[in-house]
Amino acid sequence: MPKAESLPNITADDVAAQAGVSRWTVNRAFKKDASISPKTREKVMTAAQSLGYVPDLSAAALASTRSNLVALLIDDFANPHKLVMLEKLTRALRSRGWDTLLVNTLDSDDAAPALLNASQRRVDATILIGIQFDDEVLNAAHDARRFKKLIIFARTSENPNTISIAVDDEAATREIAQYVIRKGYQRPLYMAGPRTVSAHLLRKETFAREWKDRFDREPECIAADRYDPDLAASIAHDALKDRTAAELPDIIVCENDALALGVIDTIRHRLGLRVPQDIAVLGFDDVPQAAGHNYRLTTYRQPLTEMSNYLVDVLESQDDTVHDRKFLGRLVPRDSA
Amino acid sequence: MPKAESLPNITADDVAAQAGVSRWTVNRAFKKDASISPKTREKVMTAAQSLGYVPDLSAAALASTRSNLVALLIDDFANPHKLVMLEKLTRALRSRGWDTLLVNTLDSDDAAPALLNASQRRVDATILIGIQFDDEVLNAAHDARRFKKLIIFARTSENPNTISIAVDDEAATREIAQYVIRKGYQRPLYMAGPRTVSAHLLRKETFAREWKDRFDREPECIAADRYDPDLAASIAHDALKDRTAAELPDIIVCENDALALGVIDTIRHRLGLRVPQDIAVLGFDDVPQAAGHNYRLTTYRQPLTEMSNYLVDVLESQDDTVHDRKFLGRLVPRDSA
DNA sequence: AAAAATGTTGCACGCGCGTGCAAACGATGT
DNA sequence: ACATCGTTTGCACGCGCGTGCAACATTTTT
Repeated sequence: MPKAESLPNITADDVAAQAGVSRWTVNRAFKKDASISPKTREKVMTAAQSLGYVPDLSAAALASTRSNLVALLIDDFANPHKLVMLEKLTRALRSRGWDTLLVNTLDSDDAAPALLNASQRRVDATILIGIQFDDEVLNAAHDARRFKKLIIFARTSENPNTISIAVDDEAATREIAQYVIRKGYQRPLYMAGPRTVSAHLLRKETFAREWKDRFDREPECIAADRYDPDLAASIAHDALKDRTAAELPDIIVCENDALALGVIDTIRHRLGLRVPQDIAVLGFDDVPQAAGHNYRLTTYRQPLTEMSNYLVDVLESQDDTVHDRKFLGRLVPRDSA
Repeated sequence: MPKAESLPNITADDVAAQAGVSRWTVNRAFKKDASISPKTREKVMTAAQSLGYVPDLSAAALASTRSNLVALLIDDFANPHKLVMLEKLTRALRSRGWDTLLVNTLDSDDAAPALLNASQRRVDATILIGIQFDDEVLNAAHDARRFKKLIIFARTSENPNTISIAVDDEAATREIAQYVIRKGYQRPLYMAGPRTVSAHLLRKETFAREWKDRFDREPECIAADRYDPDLAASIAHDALKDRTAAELPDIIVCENDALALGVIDTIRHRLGLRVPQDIAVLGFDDVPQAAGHNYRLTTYRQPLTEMSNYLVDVLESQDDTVHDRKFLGRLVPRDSA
């Protein structure tokens, strides 16, 4: 039976009275690099402890220009990789003193309202890890000036108003293409994801270019407009069900693991074929299931921990230099290709 | 190149000046059931729009006793069901005007600090969807009085200081047990999850009781201390690898899908057996992958949308009556059992 | 021992909005 | 036209803490 009774909050004033110092000294005691003598700090901390006082970050945010709060906007919950990203991001953020406001972008028209919603809480930065943020929305957000930093995480963006922290898609895809070529695959099928953000065709285009450079022909391509295993399964099925063995690809290169997992399921359970003997599959992200005994998916691992830590570095930096950065991951060969 | 320049914020005062009314009228215009005439409201809204004004929720939280913010504490990111829960919860919350502070409980000792962290943002409620919250932590949090409402979501809790919104574990497990019995399985193996919270042995105990009532013997049990498919896979493998066919269970009933998926992988790929012909598997939660062609997992679906909406009802209710509520889900029979 | 340098503490003001009440307004009835 | 009632608007005060500077205490230097 939780009570809603509003007993008076304990404020810094209460602690100040008990410790025999001024309120400002109390707040100093809680500030990392404040100028305060060790003994008064300890005196204050003891008093605070006995009263159960903790600084009110909400009031702190109002009084200063910093809130130590970031908004995290996300929309595609079907992609299991998102859970990993949420874990890595919130871990890096919280362990360095940042709180996270999670905003679910409810549908395709909700991007702008979601962005606005975040701004109403005085966030210091807005992190986008969804797919529905196009240039129009981004620019509008930037023009409104309500956003100190707009960070696109794990996705390349060429929008000059944003900071993009992602793997180097070109380098990664080149590595993947080289791997496919080296392993002697002849008839690749590339499965792309949603193309909401222009720059995200990068992977598909890079793969196509590499392939063409080598064999002087375009690889076949199909696309799913969501990173959803079930959707990928259906699309792959539609594309392949009526083909003869000779018409089938020998490898399906997927823009990410969410697609690859669905594709593997379709190959095995709807087409009745084997992976990788009949059709090999290659992914991107290295989701937890990729390593499991069922999929053993060959994929490309992003350095998410490193990327998350860099993101916090960006948050804590003051200067206005562009903070875009591309990371290198690594190909993880398993059994699927 | 996002600028950090702090141009003056647009406040209600600015809008008031432009609309020719007082600041208070401006804020009234943005409040749902405020006493304000339609025409002044429109006048204010027009002015607000032209200036790009939106109320500052951070200041509103400070001034009033409500923040329209809830903290969501989570720790077990290995369980894919958590992503579904995050989606349903944030959707219900945001579509009804609530913001979500996502707090990653970093490790087992971090539960109390995480709770404290949330309280510093003046949240109106704290929702627990992790596993590391034992009675000690819960009671300490409640005693500190910093939490208006402590809600345990999708997990039964008998702690009187919390509000538990969950499926009726007993009814659900009874239904599962009856299904297993009806289908003629003889040698079930029950795989339990972590037992951090006392009440969560409910499923295992209920299953054991039902089985004993029918056959007068205890079913065999094993346990994983995290809801992690990989861990479940290892534990199942260790438990079964040296058995003869006659010693193997004919069905493995798992406390949830996270375990069930790992168990299926082990049965197929490490033991070389078939599901369900050699060993059947039953889960709980109905994660997205359970429906896919690979697993076709028979499982029990929780009414998460309904539960999420009820949670918001609880947030919006004023009275102090206990709001615990148990929901009924339904068994979804597929091919795995 | 005095002066200068350094370290430490106190304070006025404001961040943007909510609360509760009082004043002003408009409509209704006699 | 006047009193009455309900509706709409305005306002003083406070929520808890940061900022920047001034005052004070302590240490170091000469």
